Amino acid sequence: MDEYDEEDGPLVFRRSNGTSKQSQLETVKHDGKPGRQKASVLSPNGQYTGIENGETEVSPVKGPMATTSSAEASPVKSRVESSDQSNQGPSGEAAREPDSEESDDGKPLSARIYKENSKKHSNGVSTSPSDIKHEDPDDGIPLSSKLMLKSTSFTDKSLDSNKLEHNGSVIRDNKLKRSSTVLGDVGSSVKRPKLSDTSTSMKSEKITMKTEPGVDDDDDVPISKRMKTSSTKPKLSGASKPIYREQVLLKAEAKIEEDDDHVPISMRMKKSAASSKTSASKEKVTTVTSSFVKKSSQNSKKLMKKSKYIKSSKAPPESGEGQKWTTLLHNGVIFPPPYKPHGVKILYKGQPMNLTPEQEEVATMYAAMLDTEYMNKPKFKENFMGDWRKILGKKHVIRSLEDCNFTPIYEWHQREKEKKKQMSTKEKAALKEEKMKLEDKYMWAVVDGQKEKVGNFRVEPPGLFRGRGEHPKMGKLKKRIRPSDITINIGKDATIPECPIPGERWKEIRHDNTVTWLAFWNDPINPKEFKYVFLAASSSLKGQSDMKKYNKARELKGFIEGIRAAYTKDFASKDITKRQIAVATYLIDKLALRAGNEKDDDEADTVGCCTLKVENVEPKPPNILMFDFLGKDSIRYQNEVEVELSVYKAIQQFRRGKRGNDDLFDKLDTSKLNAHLKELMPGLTAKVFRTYNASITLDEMLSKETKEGDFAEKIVVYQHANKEVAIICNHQRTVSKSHSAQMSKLNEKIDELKVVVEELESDLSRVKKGKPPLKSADGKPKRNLNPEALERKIAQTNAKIEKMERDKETKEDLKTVALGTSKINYLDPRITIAWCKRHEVPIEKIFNKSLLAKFSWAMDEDPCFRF
DNA sequence: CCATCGACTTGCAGAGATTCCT
DNA sequence: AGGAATCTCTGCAAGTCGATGG
Repeated sequence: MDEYDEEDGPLVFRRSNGTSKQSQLETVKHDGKPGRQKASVLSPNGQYTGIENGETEVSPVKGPMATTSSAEASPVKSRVESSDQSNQGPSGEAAREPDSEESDDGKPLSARIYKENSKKHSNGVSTSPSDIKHEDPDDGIPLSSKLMLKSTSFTDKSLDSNKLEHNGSVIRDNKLKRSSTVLGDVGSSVKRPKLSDTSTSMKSEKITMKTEPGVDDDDDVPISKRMKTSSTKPKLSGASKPIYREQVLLKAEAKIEEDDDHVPISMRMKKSAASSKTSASKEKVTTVTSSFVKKSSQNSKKLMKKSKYIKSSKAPPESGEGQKWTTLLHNGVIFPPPYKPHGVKILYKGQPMNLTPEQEEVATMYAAMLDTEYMNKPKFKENFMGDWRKILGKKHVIRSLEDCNFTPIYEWHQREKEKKKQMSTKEKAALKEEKMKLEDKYMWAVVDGQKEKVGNFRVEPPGLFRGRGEHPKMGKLKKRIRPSDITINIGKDATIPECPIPGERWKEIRHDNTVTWLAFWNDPINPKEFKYVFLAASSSLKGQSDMKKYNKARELKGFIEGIRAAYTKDFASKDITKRQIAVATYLIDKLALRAGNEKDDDEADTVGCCTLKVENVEPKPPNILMFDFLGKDSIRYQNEVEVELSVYKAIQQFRRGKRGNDDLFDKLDTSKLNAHLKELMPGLTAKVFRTYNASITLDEMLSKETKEGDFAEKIVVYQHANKEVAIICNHQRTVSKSHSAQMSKLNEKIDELKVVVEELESDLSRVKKGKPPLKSADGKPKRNLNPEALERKIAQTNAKIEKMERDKETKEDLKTVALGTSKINYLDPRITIAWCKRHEVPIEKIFNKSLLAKFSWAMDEDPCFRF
């Protein structure tokens, strides 16, 4: 099965790191990071426009509307550019560029996707509004994915959108026949034994909270039962890595299973079923990820036959309403070490200052942030100073931050960091080992007899609050959390964890089995809020609710047609509340906006759908809406969308007589909206649309675009679909500091290769004329190659150049797109798993170790699964 | 109905680990 | 071997949404 060798098939997709979130409102965040200076600029009409300043553009062609990713796809341009409104494609979305700068960089992701799609419809394929009505028979397909549907498939070899332009029309007719492949109830089966049913409760008696790392004992049995094997080929870490139990096990197993590593899942499944012997020996070497393949074999079979796993995502049968667990054991939380004073003094008006350890600790927090963007935020400094002065005391000489010089501490801190970096591998390993020992016992909980990983067992250390965007509380001191701040939740019969700090005690012990948290404390910044300790994502409890979420989203598929019909009807309702609900639902469906809860004044000023302000949505005739607002995490959402005329008119009317800062949907909030959605489908809320649209887009793109070919090509298809989803959801990342350097490096290399080609060509013509090749640059004579060899070399080099050009484009294209978030939170893993099985793509090419663990509940999904 | 509480999911950045390239 | 590029994992902030109680 060498074709799946790790070594080959370098993914075409290369991640570039981000540093510059050009689509964030630069005017808001003066964070001047190197990558960020491509500020969004307020254009004359008050629009923010992302303008890339000085970044080398990569597009070979720069038509006014050319994007980096599809610079050559031009036929569409004419349609798009003159009117500044590009048709979004079949579903009626329209993206237009606020400015016709040469790249997409300043554009919202969502605009980019539309644009790309519209490009795909080039060659005169109609994407006029008439052809993108909602009544479109595609109903049931999310608007956003209709785009995809109709957008063309791209050729296997490339992600380049500029290769897409030629086949736009065909796809239109290839309406999805989704239902045809949907399996009856595959979706609802969970294969992993869940919670406390007979087997596990039986087990639980044996389980104790062992703390010795890696000791293989009964602790592992439940796990190995449900996760028999690893199908993963984890990129195993070196010995220096913190090795906690699972990793140890993974390693061991990776060895054992090596042969499987490159075997397609589908094959492995057979294999595993056939070889229960081997897995018996593996029983002890369990891994987090193992449920994928072999679960169906041997003892898990036993377990499952007896309905060992839960069919629905409901709580275990014996549990009452809302019961989450029956027995729960854990060891509480671990605290950060106490502060160690360093004695380095800050200067106040040039004079060294003596500070108490407490004062010094806070000063050090600040000093460590001297090289961050927070230093440019007056609010940060003000808040910091306010809290620090409380610790300095009223009469302290230090009064003004301006007169403080933290450089000595800053430099000390840098030196410490450097020291750490310079440590030998051995020293580092030793340090890790030690930390491991200390933490091992906190790492695990036992829930209904199943050993599960705990997510965040470390109590947050004190520090300065780093709010995102323009958070009013940035810079405030986040005080140290003590045991007396912490409430523990644990099983009634469990031993109460010992308080790790001598002489102190927990605030409270609860035995609440209707919740999943193991501990919580009040957020020191906002005491009304809580910080919880939960189980890790790989836990059964989390897995169940994850599955529930995706099943809910799938359920929406059956309702979406009706829902769309309903809101379309209500666009013109006499009842203004109804109309607002309809339009809001439309936006949530079409643009995957978040619900938008109300926010307090002491939070950053961001919005979602229900909290959109008048100024966030500018109508532009004839039927374009220009969105521009800061969403979650103060990420800028900027998009121009062609909407149905009735929506356009409704928005205009909602805006009438209001000021810019007034609520666009004044009759609406999330609870009303969700209450309405629940009438349309049980359990439906706004966020379900995001999951639905993301997952169905992936499903459809995968099924449409996957071609025959090696798995590397298929992975490119996957990345492409993943990217579209990320764009729909507006998942962004900052551009890495080194991005432009990397790009120019790539360019240089390409240029070099081009020179090589030229040389080869001249040699070739000389050789053909019977002359010897010219001497090379260093003056040495070249080997006298025959014409065939030269031609081969030329072809090779050209291929290399092409590949690099593609890499470059992909890199540029993805520099602001974060693929991970959707993979973790929005894409039903069963889509991916089934697709991998169908196409013999090793799942570990798509899911890393933690995702494999997180999605263990989905691993033996039927290959026919469709979302 | 509304405000607040409470629990849980989603999201980005940065640190650390691993792989790639020379 | 060593540094850069890339990937993974952790940390913790910031959302969503149901429940509660007045």
